[in-house]
This record gives sequence, C-alpha cells and structure tokens, in this order.
Amino acid sequence: MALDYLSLLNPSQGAAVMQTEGPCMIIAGAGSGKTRVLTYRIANLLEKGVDPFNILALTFTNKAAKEMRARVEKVVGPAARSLWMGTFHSVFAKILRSEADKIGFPRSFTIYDSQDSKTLIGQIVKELELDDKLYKPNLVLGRISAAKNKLISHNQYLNDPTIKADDEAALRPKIGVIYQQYFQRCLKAGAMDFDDLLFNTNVLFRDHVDVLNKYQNMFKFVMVDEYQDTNYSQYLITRKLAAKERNICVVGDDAQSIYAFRGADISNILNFEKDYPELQVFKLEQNYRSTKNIVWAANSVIKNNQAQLRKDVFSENEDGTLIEVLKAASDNEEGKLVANSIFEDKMNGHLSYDNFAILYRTNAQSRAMEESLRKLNIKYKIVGGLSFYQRKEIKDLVAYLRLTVNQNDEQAIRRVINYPKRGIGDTTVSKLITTADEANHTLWEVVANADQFMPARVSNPVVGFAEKIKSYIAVAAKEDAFEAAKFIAKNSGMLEELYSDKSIEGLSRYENIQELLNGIKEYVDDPEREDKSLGAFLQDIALVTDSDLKDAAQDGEAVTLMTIHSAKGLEFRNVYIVGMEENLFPSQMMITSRADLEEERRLFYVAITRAEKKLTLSYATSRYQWGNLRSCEKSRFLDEIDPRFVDFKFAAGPGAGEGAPFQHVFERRSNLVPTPPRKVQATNYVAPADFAPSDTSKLQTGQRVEHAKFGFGTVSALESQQGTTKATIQFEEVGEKVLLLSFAKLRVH
DNA sequence: CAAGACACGTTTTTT
DNA sequence: ACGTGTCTTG
Repeated sequence: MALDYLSLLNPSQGAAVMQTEGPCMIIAGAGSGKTRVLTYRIANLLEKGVDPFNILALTFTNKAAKEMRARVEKVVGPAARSLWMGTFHSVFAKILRSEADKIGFPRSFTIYDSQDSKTLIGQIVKELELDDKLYKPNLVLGRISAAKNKLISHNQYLNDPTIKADDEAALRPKIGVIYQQYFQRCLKAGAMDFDDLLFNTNVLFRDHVDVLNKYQNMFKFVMVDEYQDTNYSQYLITRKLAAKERNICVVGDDAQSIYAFRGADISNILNFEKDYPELQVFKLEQNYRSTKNIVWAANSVIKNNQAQLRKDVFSENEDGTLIEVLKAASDNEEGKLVANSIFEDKMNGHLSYDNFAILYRTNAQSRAMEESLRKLNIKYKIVGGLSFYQRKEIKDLVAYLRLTVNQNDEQAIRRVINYPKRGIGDTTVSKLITTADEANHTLWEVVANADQFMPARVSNPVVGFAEKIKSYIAVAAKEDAFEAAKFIAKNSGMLEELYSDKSIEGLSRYENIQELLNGIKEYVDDPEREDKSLGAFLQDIALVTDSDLKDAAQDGEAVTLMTIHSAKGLEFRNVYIVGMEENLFPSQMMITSRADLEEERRLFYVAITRAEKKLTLSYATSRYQWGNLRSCEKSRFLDEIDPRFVDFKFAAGPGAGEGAPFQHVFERRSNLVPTPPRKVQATNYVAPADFAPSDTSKLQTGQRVEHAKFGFGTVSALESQQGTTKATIQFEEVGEKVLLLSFAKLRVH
C-alpha cells in the first residue's frame, strides 16, 4: 500500500515527492534532504505503477547513482535494479554502444580518457609542426572540449569568425585545424573522448528521429540531479528526451555550481522556466545536516555573490561550536596543527577517524597533510589524485584489452606495440604511422600486414605483435572478460616482465595487475551482469573515477583527504578546510573576473556546508611551492564570514612566532605504496687497470665473462636479431642483464 | 636497443 | 619536488 510520504518528509519535500507529472524544478539548499526527496519521488512513481524501465535518473558521479539506487531499493525492493540510473556519461555510453553504427562508429568503440586525448593532441601538434610551447595539449583540449560542450563541431569551429578571432588574438590560430585532425583521428580509431559521448548522443538524436523517438518513449520520466552543473550538451539531451512526455524533474542548487570551468552553464537552471512555462518549483530550505553556526557562516559567505536564486537556508539544529581558524607559519606546520586537532577531537569526543575530512583546493596540498598524519599514526585515505586506472601498468594491460576489442585504437597500439620489449623501435612505429597515413589505411591494417610495407627483418616483430593480438581476439570471442584478460596478461609477457622486477615498485605493479584481474573476476561473477564481455567491462571502467572505487575498497576507519570538488555531495562530522590563502583559495587564475571569483566563492560555500558539527579553517603564512618557500596572505574569504560565527583565538596561537621549520624528510612521499629510494648498482668489483675487451663474436652460452662495471658473470642466453646479438648474462653481483654485444665491453675467460 | 643522466615544466578543479 | 621527455653512453 502507498507509503505515508508526508509523515517522513517536511511539507516542501513532500510536495516535491507528490508532484510526479509535468516539469518540476527542485531548488535544494545544501543538506536539505535532496537525495531523500529524489529517492521517495522515484519510489512514489514505482508505487503508482510506473515501470522502472521507463524512469531515467541522471547523476554526476557513479557514487551518487549507486547510493540512490541502494536507497530506492530499500524502499521498493528489487524493482530498483531495473531503473535507468547513472551518470550522463555512463548512460549515454551505454546507449551509444547499441547505436554507434548509425553515426559512423563501431559498437565496440573505445573511450579515450583525458590522458589519451592529450597524448593524441600532442602527436597532432608535432605532426603539424606547430610550436608545442604555444599549443599545449591541456590548453588545446580545453578549447576543443569547450566547443564540444557547446555542440560546436570541428567544421563550425573552423568557420566561426568569432572563434577564429579569439584564437588569433591568443596567437593560436591553428586550434581549429588541430580540432579537425583530432576528430578524424578519433573517428579512424573508433574512439570517443568524454565530451564525445555527449556530443555524439546529440548527433544521434539530431540525425535519427526514429532513435530519438524510441528513447523518448522509453524514458517517460526523466530526473536530473545536480542540474546546476549541466552543460549545454547535457541540457539539450535532457530537453530532447523529455520533449514528448514533459515529465522532467531537475534538482539543483545554483549556490553549489562549481563546474563552470568544465562548461557547466548556470543559466540552465536559471532559465529552466523558459522551456517549461507550466513548471512547478519547490524550494528546500531547511538544512538538516549542519549546526546553526555553520549554516549561518555559509550564508554570510554566499551572499557576497550577485547572481543567484533567492533562497533562505536555515537550520533547526543546535547552535554548535564556532568556526575555528588556525594560523600556521608554514604548510608543514599547518599539517601539524590540523593533525593534532584531529587527534585531540577524536580522543575528547570518542569519535572515529571516519568523522573527519580534510578538504583542499588543489591535490598538491595533500602532501603536507599526509606527512603530519603519518607522524601521529593517524590513518587516512586520499580520494582523487592518481587513480588506480591511471597507473602505468594498469594502463598497459588495459591497452592490450582495448586493442583486443578495437584494433583501430591508435593510442592503445602505440602504447603496447613495443611493451614488453619486442624490438620495435620508435623509427619503425613512425614509419608504420606515416605508411598508414599515406596509403589511407588504418594503423592496424598496416601493422597486421607490415611485411608488405617494409623489409622482413623490421616487419617480423610487428607481424608477430599483430598475430598475438589476433589470438587475443579469438580468445575474447569465446571466453568472458576475466578469462580473456588473464590469458592476455600472461601471453603478452607483461606478467612475467613485472614479476621479474623484484624492486618494491615492481612488486606493487605486479600486485596492481593482480588487483585488476581480481576486479574483472568480480565483474564477471556478478550474477546480475548480463554482458560479461571484455568490451562491456572496458566501457565500465573507462567511466569509473577514483572516488567510486575507494569507497568500496576502503576498510577500517580513516580520515578522508580530498579536493573540495570531489567532496561535493558528501558530509562529515568535522571538516577542515586548509590552505585558506589568497592565490590558492581563491585560486590565482580565478581572481581576474567577477564570474570566476563567484565560482570560487561557491566552492567555498560547498566546502563549508560539508560539515555537520565542527568546521575548522586553516592557513599558512608561508608555503613551499615548486620547491621553494613563498610567503602567503590569508584568504579574503576568511574576512567574508560574519565574525559572529568565528573563533579566531586559535589563529593567534602557535603559528605566529616560529620561523619556517627545518625540512626533515624522514619518509618519502607515498600514497598507498611507499616509494623506496632509487636503487643503486652497487658492486664491489673493480676493473683491473689492464682491462681490455675481447672479441665476442664467437661467444657461446655458458661461457664465463668479465664486464668492466658489472664484474664476473655467465652467459645464459644469446639472441641474434637483425644483425645484432643480445646476450643475457647472469652476473654474480648485479644479477641478470641483457647486453648488446656490439656495445658491451666483455672479456671472455 | 636500453639504461642512466639531466633538463624542463608543472599546479585548478573532473566525467 | 616531482615525473616526463630528451640526450648520452655502453
């Protein structure tokens, strides 16, 4: 029977839940129970008999989607599993996967991550012989991305006089040409970048009315979370999908819009009413998360912004403690103060470390915090930074997997064609690429038929590589993702290569590969999973972020460290916002324009409102930056908080006097795995003064040799290839080495 | 061809 | 301070 929503919700929440038909906008202040409303709204739809397959709910992070699905499931049961719920990128990647052929892409298309995109842009810049100082991949990708988010194609980009003028003024007139090249290379590679997933969905819906129709009929109810962070491309997708039924419900808070740099357009929420004049608006203004002091402080900050919807967020919770401000003499001391404060609060309040979060503007700031936490033996976890899937060894294996699914994936080919080493040098690779370009073949076609394009001694290893990949394709066609990946890891020689590296980094790389394989195993073992193919798995991980992963993997209680951006949507009992300094927060690059400064202020607002009970802000008067000490001023944002809610007494404390503390680095920086000191090739062997190399042309395996640097050893293998001979020698002191006989100075005994 | 040395640029945020 | 890319050396 119908749930009694109204007893579980406040009046405005309840009204939003009951309003299931027609367009609706929910302006949800921070901590106002937004997820709760969305959850019950979906539950209400299902109870009214709506088929879960007809509901589409879009979020910005996988985590938010997962959480909401779990909460809906708690209320309505397993029907929740059939809801279309996920991030924009994952939902439309899924749709594109079944429709891609209509827009000129294979269904097995690869998703390029930003690293792939940047590498490709770097390659294009080089090929066009442009100045790589001027055309930095990051900047160029930023321009291209901004264009795509506004649905400007490469052709439109090239023909738009305003854009042209802009680029010329910035002394970068060739960006349009790079964009065009980039598009063609992606198309040829059967690859889409993150922005393409949305751009191409728009293309699909624009050019194929029947397809659009199908999804309009499918998604009778559309819901969008964090609507303030949608860009034009996303906006248009949702508008098109909802055009028929007009059952669209968006939830957002203009005060928490922090992704303008990524193309998010706050006018999407401000102008929503123009598209839907019959719109119903609900405002959730009661904050259930934080104390009065925290809510008041946040309000006093955000009111310095001009552009915003009227909203009065209030709290009925206790007043709570005042906001503390800590002042430190250096970034390291800031870390110490924060770590001490966490330790004390935990002890005094009998809290768990899970209750604490340290938030910062830039990832680089985590370091000083980590060191201090480690010294006090406080466990911590870092969200963001270098994610699991960005590690070299993971990217290498994933490149093999990608190549198995899509042979045209150029970036994957380049990554592993000579890894592990198989004698394909850079010159050969460049030759393959130019050959492909000139003969108008794909890179893969040239690789697979290399013998037709170059002399046998060069082409042999290339063809061997292609044969390997072909065998992987055969395995992947028969086996599930796990069996295929396991086979590939072994057969490619990667496992062996990593296993033979006995250094600590090598060990951790080996373990990471194991972890990836375990992950794939888990993936295919999921009984709910229908598609267990390699392709499905790859699509899944391409859109996974670190924060999605950590949560599940993390066991034991630990302080959370992350950027403010990744903290959005989360809450913690005690929150520390560190680095409250001018040019850091607000960031130097944001203080030139009013709009940018307002975005920084919203970011600060988001940070403040993560705290439930206690908020602490800290700043340092000096900080190491690029290896040298700089002095800093406290942030203007500190002065924007109404002083009635702030306790500055701590700011007068320890930080004041001490000079910059001496830098002792006892421990090396580390995330999960400690980085050991660089290994040195220490030998006791000293070459005799009369050392003279012998003729090695008749060297045999088993022979004993002497090397000027490595000492004595025994030849264990000889391999002749393309006129050069490689000798594998087991040295007594430094272990196995592979040397080229033409260079190595060996004395035969 | 591969390992080590060195110079360089980097730091805004992320799907 | 750090990793990446380029240059040198064997």
